[in-house]
Amino acid sequence: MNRIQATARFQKIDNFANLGNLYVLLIRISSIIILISAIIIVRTKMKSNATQKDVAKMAGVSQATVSLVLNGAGSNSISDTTVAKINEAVRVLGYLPNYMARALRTNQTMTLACVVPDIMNPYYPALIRGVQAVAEAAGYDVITVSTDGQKERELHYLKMALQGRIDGVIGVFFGLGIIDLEPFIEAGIPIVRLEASVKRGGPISIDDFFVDNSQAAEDLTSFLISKGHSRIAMIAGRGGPQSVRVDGYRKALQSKRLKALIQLDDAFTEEGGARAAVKLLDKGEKPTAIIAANDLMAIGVMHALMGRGLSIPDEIAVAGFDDIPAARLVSPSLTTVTQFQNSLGAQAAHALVERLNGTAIGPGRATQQPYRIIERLST
Amino acid sequence: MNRIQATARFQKIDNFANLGNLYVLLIRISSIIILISAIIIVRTKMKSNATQKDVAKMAGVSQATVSLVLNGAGSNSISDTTVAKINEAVRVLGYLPNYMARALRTNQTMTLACVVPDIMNPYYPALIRGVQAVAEAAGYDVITVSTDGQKERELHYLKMALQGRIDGVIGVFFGLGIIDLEPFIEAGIPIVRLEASVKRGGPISIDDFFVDNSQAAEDLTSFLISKGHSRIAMIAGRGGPQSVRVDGYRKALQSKRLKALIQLDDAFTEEGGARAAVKLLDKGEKPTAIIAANDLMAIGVMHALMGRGLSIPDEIAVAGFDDIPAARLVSPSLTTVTQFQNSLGAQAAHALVERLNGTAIGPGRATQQPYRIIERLST
DNA sequence: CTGTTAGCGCATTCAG
DNA sequence: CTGAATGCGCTAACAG
Repeated sequence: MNRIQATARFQKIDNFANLGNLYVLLIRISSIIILISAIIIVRTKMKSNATQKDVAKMAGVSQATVSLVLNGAGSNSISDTTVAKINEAVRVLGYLPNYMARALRTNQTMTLACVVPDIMNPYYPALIRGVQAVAEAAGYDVITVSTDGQKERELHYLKMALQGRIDGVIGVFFGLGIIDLEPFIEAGIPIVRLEASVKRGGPISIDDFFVDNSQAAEDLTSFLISKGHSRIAMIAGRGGPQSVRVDGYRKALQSKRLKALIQLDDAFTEEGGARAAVKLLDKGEKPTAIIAANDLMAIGVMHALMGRGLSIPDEIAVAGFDDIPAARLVSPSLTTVTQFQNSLGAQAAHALVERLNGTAIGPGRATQQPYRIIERLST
Repeated sequence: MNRIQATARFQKIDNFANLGNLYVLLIRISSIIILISAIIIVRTKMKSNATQKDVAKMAGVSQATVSLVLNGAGSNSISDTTVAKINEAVRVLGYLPNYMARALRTNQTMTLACVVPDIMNPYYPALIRGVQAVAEAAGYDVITVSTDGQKERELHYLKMALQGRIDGVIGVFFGLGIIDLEPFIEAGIPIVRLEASVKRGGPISIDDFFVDNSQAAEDLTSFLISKGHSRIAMIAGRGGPQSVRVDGYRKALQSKRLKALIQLDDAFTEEGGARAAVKLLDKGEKPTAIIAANDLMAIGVMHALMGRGLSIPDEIAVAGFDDIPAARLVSPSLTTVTQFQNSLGAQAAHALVERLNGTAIGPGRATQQPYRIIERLST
């Protein structure tokens, strides 16, 4: 078509212009040729690995025999010479099994998904690390994904399992409830959840690992009371594990007949914490201690207080949750509650692997995990 | 066999004992039966998704037609009624394409690997986030992996590509050089590297994104000199981008004829930084400013100095590299050099996607990325 | 002990 | 416009 147009024009225009046209034409053609050849080169190079067939040919045996030897199945039933020949061929050819073909056949991918709300939140890397350690030891690879706590994205990654891309899921789900998860379990996808409040095992075989955040908050509050504080405020975001922590805080105060003083903010970030603290102070409230629903917010609170020239912990003590790495690094260092994320991740992975290899069957198990208050200089 | 043994014993022993044996036998048999049935249940549930064949059957067309419709290929060449019937069947059956089968056929996984030394190091999450954003927009999923900077593990993930598990790799490689990487490029695996020193594009089509860390260190040092410091020490770990930064520091001092004062430690962590700082002080050196090769070490230095009762920045100023989240949070907040990790990751992902879809071909491109000194209260 | 056979689910010619 | 046929690379019976 291009060429026809060009030819048509060719006949109408004078020689000089023709030269220009010809030039343009040549450029076009040659660029197309370059593109095509490049594509050919790329295609030619693409993933050109030796297959079992190649190995079989070189070793002078059938492809099936190669498969048998490589999978070690019936290892006693194949002659040493054959095995040797095959191994040699594998070595020479640099044979690597094609993952997709194997997965298609066996219906196993040997990979797990670790679904977290936000990889940028310093709480999660430690968790992920724990998962990876156990999973890899069991021969599974881990793919880590951030969902921003959006239900839609959480579902996306669960669907990957349904498409046969992953064998199981470990997740911190903000948007999805057990009702949403059930279809996946029904379809045979093992799921392990990490939760922030007490769970009981149910008929659906989802395993839960939970930290009793309500109790933790209660303990932390009681700890502050025991240090002599009586006006203790709480600052929290909305959603996630925050509300559970607020509940615990409330309980502790009630049992001592102290008044709750709660300031919420939309974001559970440093900025959110600072904002809430300012709002609290501006209301004329003058607590002697502030508990923030996570460390990020607690650090924000600290900054806000320092900005007002208030000394920590002398005038106002501050405590948080999560024991993120920065908690140790701020000044004064932050009193907080650790959930042993690393171990939590490891246990979750362990449970998932058990489901996967059939060691564990039956209804869902709920396992409580420990927490601990870490007292530092901010209280 | 078990049964035969039991039967044999049955004849020898008195009735009472026999009862016991029988009991054991029954227990064994029943437990085996339970196990088997459980396995059957599990197997039955396993990934039982509708296939194109099912859809075809329901829609009364052939599997090939289903594939055509679903892939939108020749969308104009299929009757609307057929398309409608197929879509309806897809909906009813909840059909999801089998990822493995598709990947096997097309030789594409639409998955990228993002290989970093340590996901726990706060420098990387932002990078990963950048990669994920771009990759997902282009239809790729990202699998993130930590290598601990070990050559062996870096290779492991590269081999995943050779096995057809991933289409391309974005990586921060500590152990692997271009020589190690070349075979993978030869095999058609696009690789994008993130580097800490100046690179030039080479014949091998590996794309490099680098930040000139030497220049950054030189600038940071000059910045301190301009603030009136003349006795500036540097604390660094061994390996990684650290040595490049030391070089830049040296250069800046030389140009002003100032003496370099370097204290190394094996670990580029907070502890390493604190250790090095103590060693420096114990030597009787009294610098007016200390540059640490990364923020983690810088924070360690700050702690060590505070431990000695030295005030920051009045007696000794401190600066670091990376702008990890904690840099902003410590007191005094830490002056550091940001590398815009998020954007760095995004660009790298963009380049990889270009290679993948053939938009970019030819030799490796090296692209310089910006950095910026962020002045805070520690200097 | 080894080879033959039969798909896994899908994309893609090639005929009708 | 649609269906039949083929094969990606591999595993797993099943025969010899």
